[in-house]
Amino acid sequence: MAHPQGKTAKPARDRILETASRLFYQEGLRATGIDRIIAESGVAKMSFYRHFPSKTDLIAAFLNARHQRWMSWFRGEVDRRIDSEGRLDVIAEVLDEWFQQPDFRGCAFINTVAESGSSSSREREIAVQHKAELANYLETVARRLRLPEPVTMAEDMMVIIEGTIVRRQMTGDENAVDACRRLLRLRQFA
Amino acid sequence: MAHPQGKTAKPARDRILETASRLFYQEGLRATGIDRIIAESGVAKMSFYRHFPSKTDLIAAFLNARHQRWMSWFRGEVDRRIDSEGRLDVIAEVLDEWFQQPDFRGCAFINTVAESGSSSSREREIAVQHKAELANYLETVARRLRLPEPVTMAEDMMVIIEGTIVRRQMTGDENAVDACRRLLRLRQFA
DNA sequence: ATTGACATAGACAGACCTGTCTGTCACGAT
DNA sequence: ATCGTGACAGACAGGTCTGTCTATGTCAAT
Repeated sequence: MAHPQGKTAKPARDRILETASRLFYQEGLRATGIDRIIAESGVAKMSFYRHFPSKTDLIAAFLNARHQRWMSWFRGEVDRRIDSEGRLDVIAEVLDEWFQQPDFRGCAFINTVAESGSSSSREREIAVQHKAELANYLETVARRLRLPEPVTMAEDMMVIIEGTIVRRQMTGDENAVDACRRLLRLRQFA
Repeated sequence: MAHPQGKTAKPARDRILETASRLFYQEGLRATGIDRIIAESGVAKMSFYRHFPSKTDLIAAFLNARHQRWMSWFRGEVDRRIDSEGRLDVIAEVLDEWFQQPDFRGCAFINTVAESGSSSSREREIAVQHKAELANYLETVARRLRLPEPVTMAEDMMVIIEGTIVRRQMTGDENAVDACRRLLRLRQFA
């Protein structure tokens, strides 16, 4: 049987992207070789290169997909709580939910930039764009709550959020999110 | 002439470590090959492997050296200003000095953890240890200023500092340090 | 039934990676 | 003067990386 997946299996492209997403996030971009992605997604090499002309293209697809997924999840969770509570520190609870996932290994976009060298690259630009969109969303949240200087507020929130993510990734500390909650509360009601 | 460096040149080990420090920080650990370090430090391959039995050992030596250098620089700068000013936000000025360096590419230890996979590694442990020492120092600063709950204060400062570093690395924004200053001031005098 | 689109399996090239090995040279101490 | 030490230069092995190529198999539409 040349098709061990059968005719009802997921399309090859989806299997590749799922495997790549898992490995890229878990092990890093450079540490993950094409061969392993091909082997674990059960696909032929030529099928891979038909869907993704190069590893760079696969990385870009991974980052774009993750951006979409993560942003809509985050917005959904925050939107759901922010209006009833009216407090910015619900963001700490949302982050905590994320941190609880057993495969949590920090922010894929921070990790991407950390892994990229000093020269500019496509990955880097996608990561920077992701952070810009996040900051932009936080600004709309600040506006919705009628907070003064929403742009400045969003910038401060970005520092708090990214700091919390990195801190949690490095220390694995269960209550890294407490500092986040304190700071957000302080910033809103100072 | 087999010794183009002459008899007064720096020892081979120092040249290796200097070159490695530059390349590891600038390009990343995985992206930097042994061959390039050997070529750019003008050393023979066997000389390299005499001083550093493996690439892992060189990475550990780089991280340890950087930890020493950075920590003593940071402590010196902060200590010099904190007592006369009595305000935590002098840390923002110290960070800003660091950010001004043209080769700034974030925190080497954050980058190391971001590059390391999910499995534990020697590099990872050194990086975590570095952050623990930094948090510990910040706690002593808080105590010196007679601030309440110095441990909690240090934890909050870590979130602010790491967030600022990452933010500056990703956006290159000149006034990333403004948010840092605001948050530190707020946290101290809230 | 034949063709075309798409999948698999796997060999292969060429680059790069870490680490080992041989051989040569300079220099200081005995 | 010889010998040990450390540095140099560079070949080499064995593995991994990305990307190309050939050969084969399956299935749907014509």
